[in-house]
Amino acid sequence: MEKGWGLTLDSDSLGFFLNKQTQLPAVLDHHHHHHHHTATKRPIFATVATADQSARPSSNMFSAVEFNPASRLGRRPEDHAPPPPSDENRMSAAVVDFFADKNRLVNDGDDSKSISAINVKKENPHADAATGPSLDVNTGLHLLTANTGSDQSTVDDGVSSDVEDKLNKTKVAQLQVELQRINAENQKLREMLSHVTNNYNALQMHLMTVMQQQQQNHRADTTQQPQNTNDPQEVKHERQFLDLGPSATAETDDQVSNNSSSDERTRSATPQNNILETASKDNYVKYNSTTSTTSKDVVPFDQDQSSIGRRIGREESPESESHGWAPNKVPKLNSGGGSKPIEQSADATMRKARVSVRARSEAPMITDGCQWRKYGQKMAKGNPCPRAYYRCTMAVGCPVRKQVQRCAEDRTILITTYEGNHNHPLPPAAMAMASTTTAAANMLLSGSMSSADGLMNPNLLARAILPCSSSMATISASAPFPTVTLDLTNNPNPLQMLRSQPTQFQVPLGQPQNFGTPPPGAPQSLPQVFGQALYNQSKFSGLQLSSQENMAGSSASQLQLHQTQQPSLADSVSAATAAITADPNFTAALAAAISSIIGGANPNSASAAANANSNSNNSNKISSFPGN
DNA sequence: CGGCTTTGACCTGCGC
DNA sequence: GCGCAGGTCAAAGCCG
Repeated sequence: MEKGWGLTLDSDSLGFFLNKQTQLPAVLDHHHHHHHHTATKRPIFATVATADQSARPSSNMFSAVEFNPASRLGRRPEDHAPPPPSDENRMSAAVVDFFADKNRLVNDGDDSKSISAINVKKENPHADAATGPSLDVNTGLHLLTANTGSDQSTVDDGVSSDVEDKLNKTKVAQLQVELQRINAENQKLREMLSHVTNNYNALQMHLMTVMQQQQQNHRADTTQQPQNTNDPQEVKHERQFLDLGPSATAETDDQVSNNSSSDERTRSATPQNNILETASKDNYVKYNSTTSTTSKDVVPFDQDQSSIGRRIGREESPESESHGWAPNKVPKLNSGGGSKPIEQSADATMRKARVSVRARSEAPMITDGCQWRKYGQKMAKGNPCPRAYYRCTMAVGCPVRKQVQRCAEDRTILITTYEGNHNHPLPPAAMAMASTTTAAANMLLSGSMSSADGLMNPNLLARAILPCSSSMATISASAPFPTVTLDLTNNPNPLQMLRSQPTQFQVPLGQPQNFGTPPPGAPQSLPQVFGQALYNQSKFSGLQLSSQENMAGSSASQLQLHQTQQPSLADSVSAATAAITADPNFTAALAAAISSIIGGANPNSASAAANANSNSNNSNKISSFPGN
């Protein structure tokens, strides 16, 4: 059980570590991402770009696109027009060093290819050798010992181009072999790192769960009837806490089920739910015990989709039915037989935690890396803008749903509310957000507890990351709608604040206090990192994050450098956040990841809940798309 | 033709 | 019990 719990946590901690896993590959295997944030990745390949610059003008023999992973970046003139500060290059080297010097070797190898090709073409290797970049790169080209001689002979003997081609092909083949070997080794290192970090996160989550259980037990002890309290509100609250943990993330889910008495969990009451949970556990175990079979664009998260689909059917995903988006469907399922009134009512009122993301966007719907299918749209009371309902279609039976609605007060603000846990691999764009959303989920856990019992065990990640979410992170722990609202508008609407539920409280958005110890001279705090991510994202998604613009100068490579220096929890988050920085679909991915870890947010608390004036009927008329 | 959107109908919870 | 509001379903239509 413990093992299973840890495994599930592993999958959850994907949010952090899949970032690591995906980010570097995403850079090395540049062809996976169509939307690159060059500002983020540029430093990594600064040295490479320099070499390419010298090579490109004369070399068409070896396509940079084919061999140089950084070609997409290095090709940009603005990236290397002025020789970048040496610090940046050094930084990139350090970044590459994070996993292994092999990476640098790979990059150098790419450079070498171009350079050597140029040398052959120009038949003037000495001239190239005289150049700074060539010298720098060639120093690391001991891989090409066989080619060195061939180059020399080529120049000296004036061999025909055919011979040169053969020689170069040989070099290329050698480099490719070396590259493959290095990539494999790098992959192993990354997996190891991911595993270690996952375990760390699992322990942390486990600790949280234990503390929650202790808290609950303490509360139960205070009452005469621990299991059957007469206070419905109390029941509701406890269930909320219980489910918050599990539902916060897939791994937490299993974790609680494994560590705590599962009989207290309402959603495991029905056989179907049990089957589902079992399936979920199996899937998590499978993920941890097997290597990814998914494409490189998909985070390795092996889920037996087919089995799930067979069990739950298309529309009867356990998440949505038992504790998913639509609470009103719960009684439907449980309506069969003599159900337990208390648990049923608790299920009816207890709703999964949600995460809402408020962001300024002109787009009808922010891109979050997931595929959604619209299944409904309604006019919400108090908001002239219709609310659209989407369902994740990346996998059959994925219970994740989201609502998209524009803020009534500010139409430029798009409120995206997520709920449910993805049962399928998430694209890096979404997984990059998982780290932040993990923090949101943890924060929600802490917040919900703190709302009732005082701040207990404030989560480090949450406190570290949520403050980064620009302007505001609001938690509404009021039953039955535990909610985390991430306000990325950086312009908290006073009206919204006034509309906040009484039990809502603002999370202090200051500097993280318990978030590891940044290295001396750390250039960026996590809020800064997050701000950078927001800034970067704003460039792509049109989000208006004006206050984050001062973060434009921050460098993701710096963050990774920290990671290499201090592999701690803080570094993990830092790396994850750095990965977020590289994600052009930041905001949406954030929300998607949030949904993957905890249930989404309460859109009502974010926008329209407190609108007292009801100027809309309940008709299903669709006047306009919520994004318009 | 498959996937997606549209949209009226339907279901459920809740307040009065 | 009734009406309201939120959420979902599913047939029809659209689109690439």
